[in-house]
Amino acid sequence: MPQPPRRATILEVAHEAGVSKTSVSRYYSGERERLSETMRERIVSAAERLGYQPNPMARGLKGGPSGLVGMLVADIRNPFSVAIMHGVEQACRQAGLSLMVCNSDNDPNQEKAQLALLSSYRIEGLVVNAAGRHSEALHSLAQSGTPLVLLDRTLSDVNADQVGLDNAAAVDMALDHLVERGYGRVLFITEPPSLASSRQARLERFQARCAALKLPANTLITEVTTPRHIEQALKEFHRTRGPRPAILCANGQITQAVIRSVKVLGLAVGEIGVLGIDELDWCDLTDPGITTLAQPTDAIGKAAIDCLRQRQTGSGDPPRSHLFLPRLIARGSTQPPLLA
Amino acid sequence: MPQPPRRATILEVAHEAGVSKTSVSRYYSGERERLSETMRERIVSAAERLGYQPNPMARGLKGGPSGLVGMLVADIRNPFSVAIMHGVEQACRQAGLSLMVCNSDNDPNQEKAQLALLSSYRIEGLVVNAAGRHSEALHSLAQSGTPLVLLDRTLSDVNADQVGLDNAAAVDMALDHLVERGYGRVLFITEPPSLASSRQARLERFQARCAALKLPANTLITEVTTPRHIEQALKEFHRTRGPRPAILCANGQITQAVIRSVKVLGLAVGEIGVLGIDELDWCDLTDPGITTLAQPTDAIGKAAIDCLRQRQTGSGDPPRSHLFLPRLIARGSTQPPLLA
DNA sequence: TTGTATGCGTTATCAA
DNA sequence: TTGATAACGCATACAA
Repeated sequence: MPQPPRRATILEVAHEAGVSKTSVSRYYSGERERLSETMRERIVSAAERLGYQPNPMARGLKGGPSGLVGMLVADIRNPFSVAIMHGVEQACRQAGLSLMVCNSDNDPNQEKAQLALLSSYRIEGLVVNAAGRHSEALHSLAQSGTPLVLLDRTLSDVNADQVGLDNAAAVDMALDHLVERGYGRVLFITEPPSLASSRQARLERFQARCAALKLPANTLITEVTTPRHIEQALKEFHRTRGPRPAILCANGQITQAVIRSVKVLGLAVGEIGVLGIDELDWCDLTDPGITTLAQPTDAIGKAAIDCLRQRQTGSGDPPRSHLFLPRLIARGSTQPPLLA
Repeated sequence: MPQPPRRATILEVAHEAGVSKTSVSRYYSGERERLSETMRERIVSAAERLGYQPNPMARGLKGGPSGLVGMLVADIRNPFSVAIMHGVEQACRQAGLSLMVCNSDNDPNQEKAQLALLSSYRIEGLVVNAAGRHSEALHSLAQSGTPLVLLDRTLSDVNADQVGLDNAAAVDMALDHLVERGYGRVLFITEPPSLASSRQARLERFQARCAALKLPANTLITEVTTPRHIEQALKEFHRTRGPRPAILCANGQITQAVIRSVKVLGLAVGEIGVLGIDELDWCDLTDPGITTLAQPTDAIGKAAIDCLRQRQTGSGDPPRSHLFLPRLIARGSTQPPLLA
């Protein structure tokens, strides 16, 4: 049995190189400038020989920078979350940071545990993409000095930056597009708007904007896990007499559920308009394609990391909000009326 | 400015409770049994008051169990990877383990860095879902005693368990289904089969099985990023005279690319059969739906964690292989021939 | 049952 | 420019 070959320690490297461990430490702590040429060479070669790599545990214990960024995701199976995550990752790579991702799977207990885990690993910043109401944990984390970035969510009374979609502008773009394509009444379908989340913002803007445009508006608040509700609402909405109808889906999950229900009911997409917030892999594969508002996920991820890095240096600034505009991708699900 | 309130240490708790830090340590190290009733009470209440939580860094430094499992993913945007990850996560939760996920985004350098990061955090096991050929790093990790589980991939000469799809059975099921539905020739489309990966297994079985069945077989090896190749191959395959044609897609990414190309070319899905390995969110939303072989992702994830835990105790056993059968979900893309 | 003392690998403080 | 030494927070062998 090959006994576990311990990883080389800084002491062993120092010994091998014939120098003190302090010097080796300096070499790896970004103080190479202060070392003589010979010293550097001896250290590199010794480290090379022993395959030395600094132990982040010991580093973290001392309180130095960890180079670690945490990300908390509420639902890893949501493609939008994954897209954002990808953006965050790219940004981290460019910044020379490591990213540690935890998924809470929408379980508050799990979320709390993950938060504890991340914070205990001395992360230098946390990107939160979770809808839960774990305010306490986040608060304490923020107060402990960890830079915080909230995605798609605002949290009052906490020193955290916020990055996400300009929900008001997005809803406006959606409604303008629907009107332009000749739809005369709109049903907005959303998951339950939790406190202070972007769902709330979208819903409110929808209602306000429809009122302003004098556009007949309906709203359905439902879970995606209960397709019955959606089918029921669609049936009623479709049956009702009135101008040309369209559905506005508050996010990708809803879009998927709606398309499924529309299929079940045998309704004709396009005739009944469908517009979804969030672009999905398959929006161009259905027949007709689904019109969407695509969020600039890479830019959002990058902005999140930028926020964290700014906080690390000048931390006194008040919380900021970075809002991004979506891009409209028009497809067959919102077609002009047929000239009959 | 509210100065960062350091996290409470074990020493402070001991002080607050009027006991020694050893006792507090015992309390949190699973030796509560050995403490007196009074002792326990004092410790809990003190810890409660100070909001104490053990510092895993310091713990890890000492060499104790970390309760951490790492997972290395090659492409987080692959829905199949996410599905597996979800299964792994559930299993971790049940086992009381924490999961730390790293995505290499198919970048070998990144992959190497992630591996170093994970190993340095004293993970108790690593689940690898990456196609790269970072054998050296994995080898050294395995030899250092860290239990390893390979997903969808075998690696010779390394002490690692393997969990994944029974590729041979899957290909057999696919071909049997296609034949049964009246298809007489098959085009297999796959990404480049890297060494020892499951792609290789599927490809080989496809060719062997088609030969055995005397089924006319074609093969296209392509990247999903170059749809031209797929379109070209589809056009040719469709144009060629012969029995009823079908496409077998080696994985979800290929399925998506194929459906897209089929649409571009204006071919009729179903008339030209399409069967994909891996179930996708939207397979029932296209018209017609896509027939797939769904992998039991939750079971696979659970098996991976089971392997790790077994290794932790009895480590002497030879590497094992856990293979799972897929479930066929028949949809319109593989329909019986029309009676004309 | 409880406490004391030492070491884990690193960085920071100080002295040389 | 370099090196000795004391923390960091915790677990553990050992003593009481």
